[in-house]
Amino acid sequence: MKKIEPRQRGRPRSFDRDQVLDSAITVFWAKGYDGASIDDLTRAMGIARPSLYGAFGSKHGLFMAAIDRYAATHGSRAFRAFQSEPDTRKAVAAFFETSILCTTLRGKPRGCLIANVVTETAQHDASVRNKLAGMFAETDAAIANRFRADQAQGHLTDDQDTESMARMVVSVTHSIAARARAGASRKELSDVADDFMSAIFPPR
Amino acid sequence: MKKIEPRQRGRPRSFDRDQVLDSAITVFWAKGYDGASIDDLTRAMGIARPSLYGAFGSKHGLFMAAIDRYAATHGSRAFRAFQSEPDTRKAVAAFFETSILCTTLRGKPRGCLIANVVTETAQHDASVRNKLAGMFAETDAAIANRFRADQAQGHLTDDQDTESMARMVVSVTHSIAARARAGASRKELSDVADDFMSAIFPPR
DNA sequence: TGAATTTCCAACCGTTCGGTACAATAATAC
DNA sequence: GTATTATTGTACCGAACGGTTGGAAATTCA
Repeated sequence: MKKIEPRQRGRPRSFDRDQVLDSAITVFWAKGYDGASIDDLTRAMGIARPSLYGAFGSKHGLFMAAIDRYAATHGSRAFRAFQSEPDTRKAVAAFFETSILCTTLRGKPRGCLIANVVTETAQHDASVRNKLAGMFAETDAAIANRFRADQAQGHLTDDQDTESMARMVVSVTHSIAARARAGASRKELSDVADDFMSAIFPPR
Repeated sequence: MKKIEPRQRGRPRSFDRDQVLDSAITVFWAKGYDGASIDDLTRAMGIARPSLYGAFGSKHGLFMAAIDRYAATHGSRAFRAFQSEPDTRKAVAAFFETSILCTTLRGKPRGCLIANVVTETAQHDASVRNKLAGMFAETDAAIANRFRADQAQGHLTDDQDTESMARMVVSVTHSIAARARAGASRKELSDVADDFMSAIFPPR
């Protein structure tokens, strides 16, 4: 059953979906879901209201699409840095460093869209709550898996609790996101990360 | 210059300020600032709109009053538990335990009003931002002071970095608040707290 | 070239928002 | 009792909200 892809008919879209989505992300990130009005969004995205509704269906649909794109770009950067570093300790350090970078990008809102905005809308929106739970569980499990594999290869000692370590690593990013939003500097965030690097990987 | 307190004239207020404030706190806590409409608030508080505006001036004024009362009641419980426990390690454990309790109260919204709601409104409201910064700085300093005093009395060794410890303790509560809001159980939060108790106070 | 299809733009829809005007009510001051 | 002061409930205000309509514009298919 080959799905035939007919050539697109009608007037072509004058904007790039991912590009306007990036603009929408910034608005939601800065103002929250309720705080971002359709006018705010269309102004930032550079498109008119019916184009927004044509492409995303509703404000809620746009928000869900923005979450997905945020997770696929900014949100996963720290985790990708973590995965691509072979040494366990350095991987965690890279995870923290990248989290700090992503929550303090110049020209972008402070903190993390997921931690700061999505968790609020999740309170009274089941579809957002489900998506959020899925993302959290994925990250937790992936980090714990990495630690387990490191332990199997002898890079972590058997007495180290990999699940506990994974929980702590994720927890540190919660504080980084919270502090970043409250206005902490990169230096302050690095201090926090260093504190926990020493605590989680105590010098022998 | 004794301030003369004239007896109250005119029709007396039919509601207790702190009592209706507690109801307002719950609404803001659950729905956020933007998400809480005046109708939501007056319905929960059991008063009419003009009474709200008479007593608090505006939605913003009500929110500021709610923050103050939250900080004076729920928000400071964990810190009070921390201060009233003489043993350093037990004080931190009590701090975490009480944080977990306060962010998972039955019949109340999950998480912490300050961490979850105030930090968002602080983004685009200078008066809230200032209040928030003051509260954060107070807590950080008070915890670090306590550790310094403990160290001076020999309850902490000189090689322990009291500032770093204070930062970590506060950071853990950030994660507790974030996880609680995302729906974590008390057991899960206790696990996180235990992880960090072991990491911050390593068994000798 | 003309029919079909899709997007784009201006204007508009009903609803809900935060906030108020006004008159009735309930207390104190004289 | 009468004047004064403050709170109460109803009803309303303009503005902003999320979302839609209808026709002009731009493209493909025939």
